[in-house]
Amino acid sequence: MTRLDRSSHSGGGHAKGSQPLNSLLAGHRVAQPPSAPGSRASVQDIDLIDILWRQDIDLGAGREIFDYSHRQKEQDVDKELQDGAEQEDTWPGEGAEALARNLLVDGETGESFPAQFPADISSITEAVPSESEPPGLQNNLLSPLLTGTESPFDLEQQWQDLMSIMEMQAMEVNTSTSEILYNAPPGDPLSTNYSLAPNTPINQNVSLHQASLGGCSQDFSLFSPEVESLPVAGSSTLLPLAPSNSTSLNSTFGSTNLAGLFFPPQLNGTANDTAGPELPDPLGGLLDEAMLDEISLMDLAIEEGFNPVQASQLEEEFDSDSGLSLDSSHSPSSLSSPEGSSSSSSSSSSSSSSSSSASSSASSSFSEEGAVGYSSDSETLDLEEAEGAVGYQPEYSKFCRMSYQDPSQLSCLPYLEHVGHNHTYNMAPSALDSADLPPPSTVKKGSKEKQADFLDKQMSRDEHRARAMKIPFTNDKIINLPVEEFNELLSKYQLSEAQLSLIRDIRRRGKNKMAAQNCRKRKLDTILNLERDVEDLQRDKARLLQEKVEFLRSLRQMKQKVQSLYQEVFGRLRDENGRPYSPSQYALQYAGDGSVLLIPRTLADQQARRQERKPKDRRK
DNA sequence: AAGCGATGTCATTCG
DNA sequence: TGCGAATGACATCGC
Repeated sequence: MTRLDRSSHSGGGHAKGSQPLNSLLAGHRVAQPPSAPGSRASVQDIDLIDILWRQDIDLGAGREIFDYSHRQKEQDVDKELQDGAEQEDTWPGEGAEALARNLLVDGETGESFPAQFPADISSITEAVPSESEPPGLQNNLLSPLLTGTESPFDLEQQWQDLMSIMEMQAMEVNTSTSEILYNAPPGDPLSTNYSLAPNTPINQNVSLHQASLGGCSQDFSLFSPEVESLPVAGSSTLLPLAPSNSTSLNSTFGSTNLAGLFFPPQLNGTANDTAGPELPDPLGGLLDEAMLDEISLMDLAIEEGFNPVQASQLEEEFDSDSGLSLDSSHSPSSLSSPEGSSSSSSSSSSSSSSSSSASSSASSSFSEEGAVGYSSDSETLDLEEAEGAVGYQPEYSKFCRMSYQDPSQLSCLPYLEHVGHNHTYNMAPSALDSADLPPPSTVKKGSKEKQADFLDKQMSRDEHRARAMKIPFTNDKIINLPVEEFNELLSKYQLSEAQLSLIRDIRRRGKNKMAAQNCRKRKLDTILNLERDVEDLQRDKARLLQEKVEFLRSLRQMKQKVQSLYQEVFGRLRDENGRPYSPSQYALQYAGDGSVLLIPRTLADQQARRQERKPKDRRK
């Protein structure tokens, strides 16, 4: 089958410039009959037999005869074809009768054609407390900062996401945010180029610097007394600066004490260092534990004396440990990535729409421009008219392959694919005619013959059939004319039932062929658009993660400010005798009502530890 | 020779 | 009811 198909088109010719070749072929068939006179049926004879055979079908044989062969196992078809091949061997000695026996049934279409060739088969945003906040609620000093931060449970996962995304996006997402984030001078939040929300809490922090003892309560109210999930045992508040040992403090101060958090290095001295493991992270109690997980290194830097250099070094460690590729994310277009993303989205959608519109326009242009490869001898005029489209050129094939990428070129597809495609697995009469030559081993093909081969290969099966049936108009017309015009065209000619049947089949197949092409293009379009969507979403995710990093950085800066504020406040506190309180014995705690309490250090530590456990318990 | 993408074709569904 | 579009499935080709 395979070999047969290939060979069947090896001698045919068609399409642009094929007219002489057609003549040549016709001449070969008619004007140059085989050596045995009368032993070779002319094309007319073949067609007549074919038509008669088809009329038999039309008169009662029914389509199932087609279908019979169509549904044959390939072996059956092969067998049949081989039979035809065997008969073909005797062809020269027999007449039209033998030719009639050589009729093959198209294995796919059920249409007949003469077999003439051997079948060789192959929250940070809450930093400013709401004034409506109910007083008396005691809270972490910085807990408001943490409201809105996500659950610690998935932070780790999100960091992993971040790392992976950043790595993934390293090549394509140009980010400046990280540069801003990590290269900005520490402690100079205002110098950062934030254009996003992080500005807000940072700017608010400015007021923290204005905190003074006298106004500390008020100033601390900058921190939202918003209650997290901490139990509020009562509204009782300790008197400010009351060095009480009352156990009620435990319940009263469900929140973290400031001392454990903000032990100023200069006040706490070495105690901070030694007590580091025991005492809560100076800021940790203020933060959600998960937040600590994320910025623990930064905190450490802060904890160890607010050395900006160390802090930045630690940040770098943090960065590298977290797998963030700063280099890759430093590129300045990070902030534009959303734009790029959106533009990409829009472009993708526009491209898809354009391609689809191009597709539709291509479809709509079929009937106008489409010129299928077939043209009968009587359609010389048509051929000339449509010559440009009819002619097959290899470039056209490439062009059409590219046309998918370039939807604007899509309009070339319908007829060109038509012409250019080379599904030659079914024999066609003309091809068989041309193939009905002395064995290749004995005759060298001339260049014209090769060209005929090439051109004939471009002819579709239906074109061959149409030619064999002497359909008086082009397949293009058959396929692409509107129904009315098509019927009009049919009425202009007196066509046999066989011809009409073939024409209908050609039309059906041709339409379906284009439909299949369009369908496949749409499918590819859909896939490409989905791929673009995935890329866009990945970019968005990376951008959001970067924003998150910025927020964390902003939070860290706020912590620094709170810490310095704590130091300032604590350092100004004096007892009755006018002596400063020892940071190792006392700590400040922020109450929800805005007041600041001085509590014993031990109590503060207890509360800090309790505070630490809560998230862990919650996590369990 | 097997795998794979491209293409044509058929059958079927749907508007 | 006929027609055409859309699409899944299959076959075939060509690499």
